[in-house]
This record gives sequence, structure tokens and C-alpha cells, in this order.
Amino acid sequence: MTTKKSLPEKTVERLSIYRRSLMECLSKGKNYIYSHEIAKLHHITSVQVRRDIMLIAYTRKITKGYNVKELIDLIGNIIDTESGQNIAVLGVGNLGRALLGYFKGRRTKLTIMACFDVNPNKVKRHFSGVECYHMDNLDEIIKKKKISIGIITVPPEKTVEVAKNLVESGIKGVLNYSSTKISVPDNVFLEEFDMTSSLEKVAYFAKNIEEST
Amino acid sequence: MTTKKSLPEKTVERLSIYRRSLMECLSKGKNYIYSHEIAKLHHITSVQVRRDIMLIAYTRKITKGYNVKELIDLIGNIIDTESGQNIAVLGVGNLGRALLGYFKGRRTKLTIMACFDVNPNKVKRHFSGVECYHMDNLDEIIKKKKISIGIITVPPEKTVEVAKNLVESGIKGVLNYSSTKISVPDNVFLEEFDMTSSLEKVAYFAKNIEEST
DNA sequence: GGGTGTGAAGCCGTTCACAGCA
DNA sequence: TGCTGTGAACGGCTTCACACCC
Repeated sequence: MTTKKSLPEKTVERLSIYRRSLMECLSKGKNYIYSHEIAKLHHITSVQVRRDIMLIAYTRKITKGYNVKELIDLIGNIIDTESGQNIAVLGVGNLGRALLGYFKGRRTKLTIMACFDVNPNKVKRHFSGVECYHMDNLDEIIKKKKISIGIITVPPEKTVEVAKNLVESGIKGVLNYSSTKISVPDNVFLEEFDMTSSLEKVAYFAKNIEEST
Repeated sequence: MTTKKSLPEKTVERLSIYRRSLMECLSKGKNYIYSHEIAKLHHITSVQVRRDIMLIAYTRKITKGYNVKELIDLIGNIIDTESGQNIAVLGVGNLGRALLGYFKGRRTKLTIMACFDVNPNKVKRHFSGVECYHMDNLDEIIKKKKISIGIITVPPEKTVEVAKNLVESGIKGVLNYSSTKISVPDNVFLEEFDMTSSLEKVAYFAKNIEEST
């Protein structure tokens, strides 16, 4: 359908970040912005910014700087869906609650519609305004609330099962924060983030910087 | 000094992950392992695994499969330091507590020695066994406890200041989970992770998978 | 001059294809 | 035959260098 073939992953990430700071600019009354200004905000190069914008900007009217409002809309057209997408958080531990708090009251097209846990003390309570359901009702709620994205924050030993259930319920994207890796079919997008290995990576390079001086 | 020039970032991340599952193997009494077995555990290719190991394995005695114990030690030699490294968590919100819980009782060479907050109700309390100090004492504690790595989980508006203080206290590595980007001198290793943009990325690709069917 | 858009080059990381060993 | 180690090809992303416009 759409001619726009899928953007590079990195570009999508950056566009999302640009948009946030562009919205801040707008709220400060700044209506035009240069690529090098955006670049400075995010500590990248202006070429990088222009490349990214190039990939989404069909219109080519060359003026000085970008119209902030227009750019925000342009990014929205690409990364949002018309109707928005619904999200579930799996596991209401500290990390799950952090995420719930994080997204509370954001004005994007992404809405956290439900969270799940196995702890009866958490079920039926609300966390950052989001109701908690029992894992047993996963399939039902996902379908009822038309949830298409799941964020996994359950303990390692539960991860594989939860992932399996998500996929079976027809989820389209999974963000896995558990240290246990999962696999999903090709028609589900998977992003995994391992907090331990990130930290060990930082430790490794911090050490090496020290050594090389 | 060391001839081993800095490893690729991705390799370091994976080695850290390999080690975790290797230790699990060992505890199950599995003493030898093939590259394709490691690969399967992490859903990557066996070539990738062998490449990674190639970069750290000076010795070349070709047998069938790797000695698990040896491999663990080998990875440790590369990514750990002799004496270990000390870590501080900045901000004891949900995310900070998640991280503190996460690393509690891990047997790596990385130890969380302190956490910091501005909330007087948190200061002096212990979280997952780690004492919480007031942000005002950052410099003092960092030096006293020889902390070389900081994990930032404070709210966006505090991020820049906290980062500045960390750098001034002589920190060597920073892992920034705040949505506000920071900049650090060249002699400090910086890794940033933005939860919002990860989620928006997943949403974008989840959407696109759907469309392209 | 100070901006933007972009072909071409470069870099980094992954995969292919295959040699060599048990 | 089945594994490991590795040169070479490949692909994705970033940077260079420069044309073009106000």
C-alpha cells in the first residue's frame, strides 16, 4: 500500500526523540529550528538530523530552518497510527510500575490500557491509573481492549510463558525487559533490552578508558 | 599496555549475556558446550558466537565444543576488573528500586555501593540492602566508596545537574535511563537508554508488520 | 555566508563460504 | 562427518564533501 518502505530502526528511535524536544520547543514559543539546533539538543551531528528528516519529508520547500509544528506533524504521520495503539504491561514489579508512571498522561497515540500480575494483592488495584488484571485473563483482556503491544517485565522464569501467551493472543509487538531472551514469529516485532548486560558494557568501557590514559 | 584493543560494543554485550547462561549450564552440570548451543539459547547464529569468542580467545586448542568453565573465566578476564567496580544508583524511584533489586546478590564483580535521592524519607533507608544517601553528599560518598559508575534514574529536570556532579566527582562510566540526554567528557563512557523511544519504535514496526500483510 | 539535500565513501557488525582439525 | 576459526562479501548506518538556494 504505502510506498514508504520501513524506515531504519535508528531513524525511528531518533524521530521519536526529536519529536519530544520539538514539542518542548513549541511550548516555549520557538516556531522554527535549524538542523544543527536539533543536533545539539541530542548530541549528534546536523547531517544525521537532516538525513533522518530527509527520509520522511516528501515536500521540499527550501527555507531556513524547519517549521517546528510541521515537523512534529510529519513525524506523527510516520510513527503514529491514525487510531493509536494500545499497550499492556506484563508484570507489576518495580520496573513495571516505573513504566506505568513514565507513560502516565503522555499525549502520544500510545496508551497503556492494562497491566497484569499474578499477585492477588495487585490484581484489581490501579497503578498510575491503569487497572491490574490477573495473568490468567491475559487473552480475554488483550482481545477486549484491542491491545497490540506488550511490555514484559516479569521475572526471568516466567518470561517465556508470558511471551508465548502474548503471541497467542495476537500481539503485534513485544518489548522485553526481562533478562531471559524470547523468540517470536516473524510477524511480531521484538525488541529486547537487558539491563545487566548494558551495565556490564558500561563497566567494560569505563575500565578501558581508564586503562588507556 | 594491553594489546587487546577495545572490543566492539555489541560483542561486549553478548559476552556478558553468554556468561550468564554459561553459569547456568555449569550449575546444571554441563561442562562442554557447542557454539550452536550457545547460539540457540540466545537466538543468534553460531557464527556470531564463534566470532565473539574468537575476539577474546588467544588460545587455539581445537576440541569439540567449549569448556564451559574456561569460557566463563575467559569472559571474566576480559570484561571484569581484578578488583571489581563500584556503582551508584542516582534516584530511588520505581526504576531505581527496580535496578537495585535486579542486581541484588549477583555474583559479578560489579557492586552497587550506594543510592542517592533528595527525598528525606528515603535518605538513610536501605533499598535491597543498599543505603540511600542525600544527593548533597554525592561527591563525598562517591570518593569514599570508590564508585566509578553511575546509573541515572532521576526525573528529566534533574538529570543534567546530576550528570554534571557525577562527572565532577570523577565517575568513569554513566548509564543514563532518563529521557533527558546528557553530555560527558571524552574520558567518561556514556550509554543512554530512552524507554519512550524504544516503545515508539516497537509501535512503529508492529504497525508496519501489520500493514505489510 | 549560513543554511539544506544528497551522492559517495567509510565504518561497523553480521553472514557466507570454506579451510582445517578430530 | 561435524565441529571450529576466519578471509571475504554484504548490509545498515554515519560521515564526508559538495551542489544548491536564500
